[in-house]
This record gives sequence, structure tokens and C-alpha cells, in this order.
Amino acid sequence: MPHDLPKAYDPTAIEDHWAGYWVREKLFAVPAPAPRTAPAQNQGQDGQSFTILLPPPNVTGRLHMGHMLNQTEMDILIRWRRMTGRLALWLPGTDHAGIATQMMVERQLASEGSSRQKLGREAFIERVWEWRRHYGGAILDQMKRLGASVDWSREYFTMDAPRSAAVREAFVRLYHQGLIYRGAYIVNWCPRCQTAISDLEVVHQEQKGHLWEIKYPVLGDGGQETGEHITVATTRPETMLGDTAVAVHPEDERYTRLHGKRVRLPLVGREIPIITDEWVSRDFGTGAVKVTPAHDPNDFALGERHHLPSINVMDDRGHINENGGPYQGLDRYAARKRIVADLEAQGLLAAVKDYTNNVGHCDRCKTVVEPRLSMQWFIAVNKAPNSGGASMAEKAIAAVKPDENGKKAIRFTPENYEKIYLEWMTNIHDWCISRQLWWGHRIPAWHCAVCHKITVPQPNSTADPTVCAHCGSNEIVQETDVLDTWFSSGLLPVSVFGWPNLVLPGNSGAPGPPMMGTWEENRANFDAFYPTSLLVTGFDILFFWVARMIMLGCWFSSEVPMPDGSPRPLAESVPFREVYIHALVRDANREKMSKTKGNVIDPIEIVKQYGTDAVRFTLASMASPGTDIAFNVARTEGYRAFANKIWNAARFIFMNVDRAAEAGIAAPIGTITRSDFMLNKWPIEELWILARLNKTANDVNLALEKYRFDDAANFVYQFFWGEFCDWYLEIVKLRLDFSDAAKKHESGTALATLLFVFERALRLLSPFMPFITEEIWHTLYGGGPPRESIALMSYPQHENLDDIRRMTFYSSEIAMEHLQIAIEDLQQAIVALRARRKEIGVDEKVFVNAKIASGKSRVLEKNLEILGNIDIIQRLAKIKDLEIVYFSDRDPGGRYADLAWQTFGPVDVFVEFDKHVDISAERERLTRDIAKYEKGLATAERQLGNESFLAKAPAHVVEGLKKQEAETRTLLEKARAALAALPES
RNA sequence: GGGCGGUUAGCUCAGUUGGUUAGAGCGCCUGCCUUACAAGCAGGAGGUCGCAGGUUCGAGCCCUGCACUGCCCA
Repeated sequence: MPHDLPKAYDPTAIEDHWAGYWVREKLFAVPAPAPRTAPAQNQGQDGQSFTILLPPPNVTGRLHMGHMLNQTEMDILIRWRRMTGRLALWLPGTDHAGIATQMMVERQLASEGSSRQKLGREAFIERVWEWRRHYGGAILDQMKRLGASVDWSREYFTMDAPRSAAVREAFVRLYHQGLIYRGAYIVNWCPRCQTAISDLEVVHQEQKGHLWEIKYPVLGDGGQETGEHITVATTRPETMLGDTAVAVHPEDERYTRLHGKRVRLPLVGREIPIITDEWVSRDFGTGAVKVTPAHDPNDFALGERHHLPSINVMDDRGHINENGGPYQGLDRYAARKRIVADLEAQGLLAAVKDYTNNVGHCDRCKTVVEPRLSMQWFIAVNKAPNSGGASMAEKAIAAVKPDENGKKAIRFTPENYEKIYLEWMTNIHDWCISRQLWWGHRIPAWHCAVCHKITVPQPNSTADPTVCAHCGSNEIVQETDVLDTWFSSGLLPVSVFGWPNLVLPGNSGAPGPPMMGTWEENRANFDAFYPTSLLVTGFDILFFWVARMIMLGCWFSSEVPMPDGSPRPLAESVPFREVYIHALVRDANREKMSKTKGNVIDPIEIVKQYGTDAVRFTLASMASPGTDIAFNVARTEGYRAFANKIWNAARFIFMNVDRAAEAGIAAPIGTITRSDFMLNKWPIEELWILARLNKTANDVNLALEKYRFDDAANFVYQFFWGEFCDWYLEIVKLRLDFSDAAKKHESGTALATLLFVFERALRLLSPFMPFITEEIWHTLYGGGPPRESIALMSYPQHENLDDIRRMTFYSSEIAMEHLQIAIEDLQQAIVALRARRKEIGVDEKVFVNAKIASGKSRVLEKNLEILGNIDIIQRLAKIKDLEIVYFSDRDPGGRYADLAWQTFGPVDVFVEFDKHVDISAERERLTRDIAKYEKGLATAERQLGNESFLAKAPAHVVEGLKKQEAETRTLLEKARAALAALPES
């Protein structure tokens, strides 16, 4: 089997193939567990499943760097857990994204000269569905291309039939529990989107504006103007049309005499009272404020307290309405101009001051939000349900707060998000869930034209009501508002596993809503996969989505009994057990990526240039919890080089497999074939690399447990490149001589170990770089791999070492440590020889004679180890004859003044060469060294002379410092002697 | 206005409960196309850990103040 691999790794040549293969072969599909049969069996309870729900991207979206980071992290974790033997399920899907999608289609209609109004609601919705069928899969296709190991057979959409059924059932249940109400409240209104938006969808931005001070004429008892004025300050003068009071602080002495008086509202002529309220800030503006309950949340609260009327002066486009008299029809900003001008003309404008304030903008379209009074639907998050018990917010707090034993049902990483979450949830306001859109889940409530009451279907009913539940009239029409998109995505953790079908009584054996499966299947899925194990997401949707999933998930899952039939406790009703919050991906200059700045990095473009694996590795290696990622392609270039390194290691290995085959040596993969267990028959590099592989596996596993993607990636990188390639491969070249029949056994066993380690290293790397490892792994098995994919193999674990230990005399930790020291000595000797060669200008290619001297502090056996491996030193440091001597031999006078020798840490080296040493360079180097040693020695001596230190510091610290002091002293002596021995120049 | 975080090598970041002379990748300098790899190999330079105090035998890490900077909430 010849292995013809191109010299440089070309990811584009293989990635599409494997991405398609993984999807086509359904490698990551997790079928529904066997349906549960009574009595209850315990299917998902032993912690063996590992489930992640993909934060659903907007159906209108294109993959950006944030998605790629998010998905890379999830894919690493799910691939890793799958390889460690867990039943690993990753559920993909998309979000119908009410406003965004509607905007997208409206824009399309506009370009055709049409509009949604012209089309009508029904046709418009059909048009959106059509749009979704055409373009809605784009972002998931990108995900497929990036190799995300999700179960595509379980793909969901927040508007599909099962999810719609869940939304309807959730709404009606909450309504009948008294937790959903309709009322006129101040909401954030977007005049462009023509819908209410939640507090979270408003982004505040500092903006330079003005503070207008307006004089309101004070009226006397008879209603006549007294000639006196009260001056109010406002940033939005146009809202004065809706003023219903002027408010001052009760203790503000400037206005005491005006308490109880009335003023005439300029331009409008309405008489309104002056009221007192402690909310008014005496320092703001003039200390007197106008009160417009219909257009400001604070004023609304004030109006409630003082029973003021609310006068809405704007329509849904932000234009002045019929209540604005002569200003009717004007846009809010045009009205502002006119009103200011008119006030000025009447001499009622006292002042105009520059003022910077925080203005709310619509998160979607950046239009300035208008607080506006309107009829909306809300969830009462702080209210107990009719049946009694905790409120939604209380449950959501209990799910995160440590209980009396310090246990948490949901754990956040990084931990500080727990505090942020609890802070928010403790101060949460009722959730406005209605949106004045057409695209979305239409609210299942019917208005009666006769009695004006609302009819909401009973739970567990699929039919829509035909008559009013209160008066029996058949003149009922369905509410036109739709639900907030986050309402449906908040239900996902339960709706993807068959809620509500599995709690509807009497449903056993009957099919649920379309696409939902049977009650038994739903139940089996729920038992196996709920609660999900982990949620990986960005902090930007902590409140939007994470918090809402916790609220809704805890609420609705609590009625699903445990597999054994017992009631579900809070710890088992949470939607996920862990939340990992990742950071923001910024550009190389740490700037937030934005379309307007033009610094957006398209992950697909980068992937095309460098390969998916390299981009994934970049993100992983920088994904330290809590730190933003400054994405720099220089890093990606480095990891493309890493992929290339692995590729070429594979080429080297395949070349040797081929050579061995020609010599009639078969090399089995995955077994170590040493038949001779004698210690001295085990080459030092084999034991060492096996130990390193083992240690690396351990480190990587531990790092991933803690979501330390950066550490995990770096451990693998360091092992593969710094240890496997740089040292082990270079050393093993000595053993791979297949031409010599006498060495057949040795070379065959060396190759077997090489293959053993390489194959495991590929598995170790696979979750991080799935494409290249899959490709090489399949090639390694020459078309007959033990599984369909490396991703289905087991992940290397620490325990593997026990087998190796049993096969050798390295049966103790101490022996392994000894081995570690021995190889380090060997490496140090090689590094020292190479450095010395460089210092004295030996040509890279030339083999020279050399000597090494090691100190008495090093144990004799170590030197023997080196002697036994002298060929390694010779090869790696290009040495002809190597002599090992002791310090006493190398320097009989004890003055260390022999210029031909140089000290490198614990070893002194001598390299035979006829060229002269560069005296000035040598002097510079030695002077620098001496300064460094002197400083180190002074520090050490000061510490060791301190009695408190000796008394209080732990023994190993004192011990270490003493040893270090002695070593530094020797190095200093040597350096001083060498400097003194330098000839004058 | 309230709250949270950050400041460590030229750049981007690690640094576990305070403990021996602070690490990595990239970049930089020097020399090499050594038949796995120039997307490579070998060697090397580079940091008074934002500033000022304090606690301690000992501080990048703990405390106080200051400066700069980012984010969230109102």
C-alpha cells in the first residue's frame, strides 16, 4: 500500500469530502432510546448521556466569527465526550427571528414595489415561509461544512409544528395560571418596525442633544394667568402635547408657594396641575419637570401614583396624532422643531442648553425608540400562580443560587456570571411578550366583539374556540399580535424532547402533533436527555435566552415525572446543568467587529484560506474563559503550519511503513509488540514518548473538564510538535533501518511503537482538528479502519499507562520520574552541544568531536544512561566522537578557566574546532551571565540568611533554594574564571 | 449614577490555594533548502508584572488609594 501524499497539506482537498461523509453516514445521529415501558426504567439517569442544545442562529443569518467560536467549543466538547464513551447528542436548529425575518422579506417586497399590507397577512406569511424554504438553511449548511458533529435528524425550527404546539400550550397554561395578562403600559416602541420591543432589545447610546427649558404660565384661582411662570426642563419637547401635570419635589423651597396651583399648557391650552413627588430630582434642569404619562416610563409611574390621565399624542409611526392639535401628522422630529419655534415666538422658551443623554435605540434597526403607551401582553414573572407556589423568577433564582449545602442545580463558568444573572433575575420586571408583527406565533387569545372579554383555550386542546367563553357570542376574532421570538426559543429545552405531548393526559399510545412522535418516544427522549448537560453561549444573550430558558424550562419540566415516576425535583427540572459563557471575538486590534466599521472577518473566507482545522485551533487556543478573543490571522497561519507539521509527520511515518513492507516487515497499528521486557531493551525514547503521551492525555482531559480550551489545545500542540516531532521522530530515525536484516526485530518494534503513539496522538487531536486527523487516520488503516470514523474511537486516557508499566520494569512513579530526568539530561546535552557549535561557528553540516562533563551532583547512573544512548547525541548534535568526562577530569586545577569549555546549566561541553573564538562576543556573553548569576545569588543568600524565612517557609522551598544557590555559585565561578581567562583584545 | 472586569515580552494572552531565577504562541535577530515538513530546522535576544503605599520571612497573586481602559445595568 503505497502512500502518496502531497508534500504540503492542502485542506481544501479533503475537507468537503469529510464534511459530506459525516452528514451522509449519519455518524453523529443519536436514535431515540428504546421507548420506556412501565414500570419506569432509568434511562438517562446515570449521567451517561451528554446533551447540548445549539443556540439557534437566526434563520436569516450568515455564520460569523461568534458562531464559529461557539460551535467550535461545542464541537470540541461533544466530540471529546463522545470519544470518552458518553451518549453524545448535539441538537441543531434555527430560530424564526420575528423582526429580522419580517424585515428581510419586507425589503424584498419593497424592491418589487409591493408591501406586506398589499399582500395581506396570510399571503405575507406564506411568502415568509417560501423565503425560509429557499434561504433558511444557509447557516446550517455552513455549519455542516465546518464539520459540526450534530445530529441532523433532530433538526428543529422554532416555528415548526412541535415547537408551535409547545408555544401554544405554554401560553394557555400560563394564562390560566393567572401569569399572563394584557394591559396598557409604557413599552419601548420602534416606529420603524412598528412594534413593541422588550427592554433587552433597546440599546442605549450616548447622544449629544439639548435640554429645552420651557415656561408654563401659572394660573390663579380663577383660572386666569397670573403672569408668573414655572419653567420645566425636557429633552423631548414634542411630548409636551401630552402633558397632564408638572411635578416638583415636595421639599423644594423654590416651588413651595406653587403647590396646588395649576398651569396652562402652552400651545395646547389645557389646564394641568402642579403636583409634588419625591421622585423629582431637584438637581435636574430647573427642578420642575413636565409629566407625560403616555410617553415616558417614569412619568407613567408618576401618573399612576397621582391618578393623572394619559394622553397618547403619537401614532405607531412616531407621528403626532389627533391629540396633537395643529401638529397632527408631523413626524416627531419635525414636530419638535415646530414646537420649539412656536414656543420661542411666544416667548415661552426660557433656555436651550447642550445636553448629552442616553438615548434608547432599536437593537435591530437602530431607530430611536419611542416610549409609548399601548396595549400589550405580559408575563407576570414575580407572581405566584393561581394554584399557589413560587413565582417564575423565584424558581429561576433557586435554580442558580447555592442551596444550604452549597449545591447548585445550574453552574456557571466563568463563575461571576452567576452573580450577574442573580442580580438581574432579582430585579426583573414583567416580560412584555407581544409583538406587533405578522411573522411569529400568533397569540392564542380571542377577543369578543360583544362583551369585549378574552377567550383563551383550555390546556390540552388543539381546537380553536368558536364562541366567547364569557357570553357565548360567536363574534370572536383572534388576537393579531404574535409572541416574542424568545418565548419560543426559551421553550426549546423542553420542546425538543416532546413537551407538551408527553404531559398531556391520556396521550399514551396516540400520536402527538405532526412530527412529534409518539408519547412513548417523547418520554424516552425526555428521560434520556433532560436536563441537557451544558449550554455554551455568549454573554450577550444571557438575559434574552439563558434566563428565559431557565424560567420556562424549570416551570414546565417540573410537571414531567422522573423516570421512576417520582416527582421531579428542581435540580432535575433545570434546562441544563452547566452554562459556559464564552467571550466576544474581536478583530486583531481588539475592536468589536461591525459591518459599519468594515472590520468583520468572515469565518468562511478564513477557512478557505487556512483550512477549518487551523481556524478551529486558533479559536480554541485563545478561548481562555472570560477573555475576549482578538482574532489575528497570524495565529491562524501558525496553526496552518501545525496542520502541515502533522501532515508531514504522517508522510514520514507512511514512508517508513512502505519501506518496512518492502523489507517484509508488517507493522500492526495499535499494539506495542515488544516481546522482550528487559528494561535495557526498551529504547529510552519509546518509554519517554509513551509517558509523555499519557501525561498529555491526562492534562488535556483535565483541561477540557474545566473548559480550558486554551490549555487543552496548547498541551496537544506542545506534545505533537515539541515532543513527538522535535524529539521522538528525530531519535527514532536511528532505529528505522529496514535494510539491515540483523536489525529487523529492532526496527519492526520501533515502527510499531511509532504507529501506536501516532495513532493515539491523532485521536487526542481529533476533537480540535477533526478533518486532518480523519484523513490521516483513514490512510493509516489503508482503507480498513476499525470504525467508520476516528471520532467514534475512544479518547486516550491516563490509565493507558498502566499497561505499559506492567510490561516494563518502570512500574513505579519514581522510576518514571527517573526516566524523565534521564531524557532531560540527554536533551540538555544535545542542546548544549548545538549551542556550543553555534557559538564557535561550526558549520551546520559538519560532524565534529566533542566532550561532555556533568557535575558530581548528578547521579552516576544518569551518565550511564547517556552512555547507553550516545548514538542519539551523536545524531542530533552532529558529533563524530563523543567523550563523557567528569568535572574533576575536565578541570583538574579546579579553576574552570579552560576557554575551550562552556557551561550550559548542568553540563559543560567541549567542541573540537580549529577556528578562533570571538573574544569580544564571548566577553559580552560572560559579563551578562555574571551579572545575572550575581543577582540571583544575592537574592538567594539574602533569603537564606533570614531566620524567619528558614523557620516559616516550607521545607521544600528552603531545600530548593539551597540547591539553587549552590548551582548558581558554581555557574558564577565558572563564568568568572572564563572571563578572567579571556585574552586581552 | 450603580455594578463588574482588565492593565504581565513588540503583539495576543496564560500564570491554579502567596513560595525557588515569571511562561506560551506569533513577531524579531543569526545560521542552515540536514530526502517528513522553508507552512521547515537549529541557536538567540526581549519583562523593575499600570503607578504609589500596606500586610507578610516572602507579593504578578492579598489589602488601600490613584491612573488608564473595557463591559453591563439604570
